[in-house]
Amino acid sequence: MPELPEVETVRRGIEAQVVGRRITRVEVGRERTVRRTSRQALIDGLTGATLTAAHRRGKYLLCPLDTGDELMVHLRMSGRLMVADANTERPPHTHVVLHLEGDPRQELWFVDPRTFGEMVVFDPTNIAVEMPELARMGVDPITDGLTRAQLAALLRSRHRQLKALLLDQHVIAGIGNIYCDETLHLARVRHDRSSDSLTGPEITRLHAAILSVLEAAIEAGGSTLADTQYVDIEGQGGWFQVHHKVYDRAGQRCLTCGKADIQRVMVAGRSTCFCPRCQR
DNA sequence: AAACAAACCTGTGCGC
DNA sequence: TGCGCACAGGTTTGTT
Repeated sequence: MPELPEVETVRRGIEAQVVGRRITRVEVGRERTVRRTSRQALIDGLTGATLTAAHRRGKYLLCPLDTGDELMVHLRMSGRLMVADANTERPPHTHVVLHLEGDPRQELWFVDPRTFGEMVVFDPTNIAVEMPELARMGVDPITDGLTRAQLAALLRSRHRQLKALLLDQHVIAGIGNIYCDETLHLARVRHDRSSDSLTGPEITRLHAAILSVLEAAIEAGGSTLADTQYVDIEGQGGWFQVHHKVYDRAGQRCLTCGKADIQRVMVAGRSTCFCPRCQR
């Protein structure tokens, strides 16, 4: 579910509501959520600790602790982080609960029906061994800043379907299926173009589209789809979905040209929506 | 190197 | 109403 804008919205919520509050107790239900280490490792790593900051790289949430360790959270497809008053009824699939110091007493919940998400406390001085994928992560368009020249180099040094490249977290980190399709539409480029075939003007449009789609989606608090699965840390949905031009609009008239219908095909194993008239 | 399928899980929506 | 199947915001692994 969550892509860069949704994770960024969650990060801001963690920064505002959780950073600086000591964790007094930790509960871990499903061990699968902490599979990288163990239930006991997460409990030992977080009990008595305080998050000192909340960072994001791609879809990874990274929170340094006052112990010197670092907390990593990845929401994958269906993960959610929520802050709620203690003694509130927890939703189904609440796998981890962090009890936070303060008045009123509150809890941070990790809720994840499909259990693809994970939480882990790791030692940042040993990052290459404990979190190897972080070292291999591509440039984050927002956190790192992505220049047009950088993008041009990434595109031209490979011969890959554009959509597959944009979704590859080792190349560019943070774009998922929704924002990929929306970005390609705004840039007026087809998903099945080869990355090294883009002209200068097309690269310029793609670069601008990546940044403007992600920034607008962050501004809107992300996208909450019909299943209302994605919500921010206070349980509020985002509203960028009202600006979707192609995602989940197969068969409907294109909002940009008003003349063609949005088509849906499978690309790189993902459903892909595009306008055959606007995108070339 | 790149494309593709399958795997990891659970829930929902659709056609019959 | 009930059943079975396809599919879902992500990522890794293994195979062509």
